[in-house]
Formats: sequence, structure tokens, C-alpha cells
Amino acid sequence: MAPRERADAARNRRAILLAAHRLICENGVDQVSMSDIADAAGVGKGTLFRRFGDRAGLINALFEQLTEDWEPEALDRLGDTAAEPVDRVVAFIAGLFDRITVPGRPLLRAMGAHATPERVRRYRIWQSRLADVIAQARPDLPEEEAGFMAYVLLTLPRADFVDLLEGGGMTIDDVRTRILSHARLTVTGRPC
Amino acid sequence: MAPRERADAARNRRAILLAAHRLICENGVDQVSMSDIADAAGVGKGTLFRRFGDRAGLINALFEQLTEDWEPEALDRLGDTAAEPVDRVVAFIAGLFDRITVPGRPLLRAMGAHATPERVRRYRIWQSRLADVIAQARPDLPEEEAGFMAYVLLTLPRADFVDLLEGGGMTIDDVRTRILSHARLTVTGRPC
DNA sequence: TAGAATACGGACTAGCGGTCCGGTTATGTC
DNA sequence: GACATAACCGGACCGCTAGTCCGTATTCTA
Repeated sequence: MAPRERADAARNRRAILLAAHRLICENGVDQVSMSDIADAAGVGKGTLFRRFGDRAGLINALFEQLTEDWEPEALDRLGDTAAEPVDRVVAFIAGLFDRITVPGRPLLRAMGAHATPERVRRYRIWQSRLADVIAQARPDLPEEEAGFMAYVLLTLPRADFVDLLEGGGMTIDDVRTRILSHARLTVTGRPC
Repeated sequence: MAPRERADAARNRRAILLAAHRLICENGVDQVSMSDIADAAGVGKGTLFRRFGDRAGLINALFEQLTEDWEPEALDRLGDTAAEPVDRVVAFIAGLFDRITVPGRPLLRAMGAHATPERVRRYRIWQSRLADVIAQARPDLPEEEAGFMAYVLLTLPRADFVDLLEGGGMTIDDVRTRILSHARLTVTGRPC
């Protein structure tokens, strides 16, 4: 078993995550260097790199932090057979949008390009769980079709896609509404 | 009027584009430095940067080169009322997939993150033309709904999306088939 | 062919991600 | 409470990159 994390190490880890999050939100993820983050956190670069390995590791840790208190509950609700399957699917996408895409946009913006194995793994879990529920909603569909739908629905609440839509004149609420109604339409196969 | 491009300048421009394309295909876009490209093209770095401004400018020029002999014809066919609207939409997405996504994947992979204004402009033209044709296919739909559908269809033949699907075990032909049948389903509103 | 305009190219700069190691500090033990 | 030790700290340092600059060479025009 790994020994308990030393108090100073834990304190610095928190300071780094906090500073990184703040700087990225203020300046955009690729206007922030690792030295900036170390300085703002009041630690040396060595500390930062030892803790998180490299830049991708730090970004990944920020992503973990963003998802960790949403994901378990969201997956539970997705599997909760008390509600209609289609409603569960739409609610999952809504939660993803509200809890991850919107608050994490400055962070997520540059992440698509450098998807780490860890994030791809998590993404696939979501896809697979969604596919199950879509298959429940649409027993008429071939299995792979449900799987593909899950991929499509998950690709809508992407930071760069939302950016594009906003740049085209939609408000963030318009974007949310459109994505969700498109999701419902896709799953049910008929207009809402 | 701008004076004619000098012969040596034209020769070097071609050499640079050729070398850049080759190196990126061989090594992946972010394993290739600007110096690598200059060396491979047999020119100095100054020449490369004067011609293309910066890295984004060069990538952009490669993208232009990729699209320039597909786009005009594709837009013509998209507007050709001899065919059914839905077939035109699907054909456009198919062309985008076959002529841009697949051959340009090594190039396109890292482009999502750094979308230049020029590329966004072109993307919006495609979206707007697609939206028109979708509206013809589905006069029952509100106009903004057709516009959103166009955005969704255009986001499917993305390099990173195709990569993800391939990583999930699909062949490139599976991916193509799924994207096109999803496009048809989305536009018609009923299973194929 | 001469002169002007333009392009060439490689040495140079600033700043980045990432490493390393001598000094420091928290922690468990007696 | 004092000591031994393992873990942690931080900033100097390295290799490399995108991008600049300017003296020199080439092309175009008349």
C-alpha cells in the first residue's frame, strides 16, 4: 500500500490545481505556461512536474476534478429504470452539457486534439452505457446503430462545437435547447 | 493589382507545400517542425515564414490545397435541383468524407483546436448551403432546425471522430456507411 | 545590360516543456 | 523530544521550437 501523502505535498497539489484552473479560465489554455502555473501556485516547476508528470497529466487531472462529482451520479441515473429510457438519455446529455461542457469550456477547448488514453477510456464507458439505454428505447434498432447514435450524441456537447454555434449567433441557451431536442429526435426517431 | 509572383518564389512555394504534406503524412502533424519542413523543401526558414506567415498559415494553405478542386464541384452538385434534396445532402457528406476527411486525416487531426477564421468562414458556407437543401427536403421543419441539422451532419466527418470510431473497432468503411446512413436518417426523419 | 525590386537563407532571440540534484522538511520510532 | 530517513522542494539548467532580421543573391523590366 502506498504511504499516506505528506501534508505539504497535498497542500501543493491543491494549490497547483487551483492556480491552473484560474489561469486557464482567465487566459485560455494555450496562453498559460507550466511556469506561469507553478509561479501562481507558489511552487517550483519541479514540484509541478513531479506531481503531474507533464502538461497532459495536469490537464487530465483538471478534467478528472471536473467530472468526478458528476459522473457517478449521472451514470446511476442513466441506469435507473424508473424513468423512460429516452428521458434518461436526454438527461445524461443535459447533465454533460451543464456540468462539464459549460463550466469546463476554457479547459476543454484545447483538449480534443490531445485526447489521452485515460479520457478516451472514460469516453468509451459513457458511450457504452448510453448505447445500452438507447437500445432499450429502440429495440427495433440493430445494436451497432444504437452504439453509433451514442457516439453522435456524445459529440454534440463539445467545446469547439458549442463555440462554433455561438459564433454563428446562437446564445448558449439556444445551443442547449437545440442539442437536447436533436438528441430526443435522434433517439425517438420522430419530431418532438 | 499585385505584381506577378517571381519564378523562384513560385517554385519555392510549391516545394514547401509538397515537403510539408509529405512530412506530415509520414510523421504526424505535431512531429514536424517548421525547420524540418524548410530543410526538406531545400529553402531557409526565412523563406517559409515570409511566404506563409506562421505555422497556422502554412497548415491553412495545405487545407486550401486539399479542398480547392473538390469544393466548387461539390457545391454545384449540392445545388443541382435535378436530384432529390436528401440525396444531394448525403452525396455532399460522402464527398467531404472521401475527398477531405480520409486523405487529409494526418493534416486535419490537429486542426480542430486551432480553427483559423478562414477555415471557419468556409465551414459556414458549407453549413449555410447544406441548410438550404435540408430545408427543401423538409419544408415541415423550422428554419433553425434545418440549420442545426447541417451543423450536426458537418461535424460527423471529423478526423478525430473517425479516429475514435476506428479505435472502437470499426473499419473505415463501417464508419463511412454509418455516417451516411445516419445523415439520411437525420434528414428524412425515418429509418432507411 | 543596368538598375530596382523582390526574394533568399541561416544565424539569432525569446520562451517553452521538461529534467536534475543539493538542500529542506515532514513523519515514524525510540 | 530527538533522531534517522524517506519524501519533497525549487530553481538553475537543457534541448528544442516558432518566429525575426538583414546582408546577399536572383529575377524582372525597360
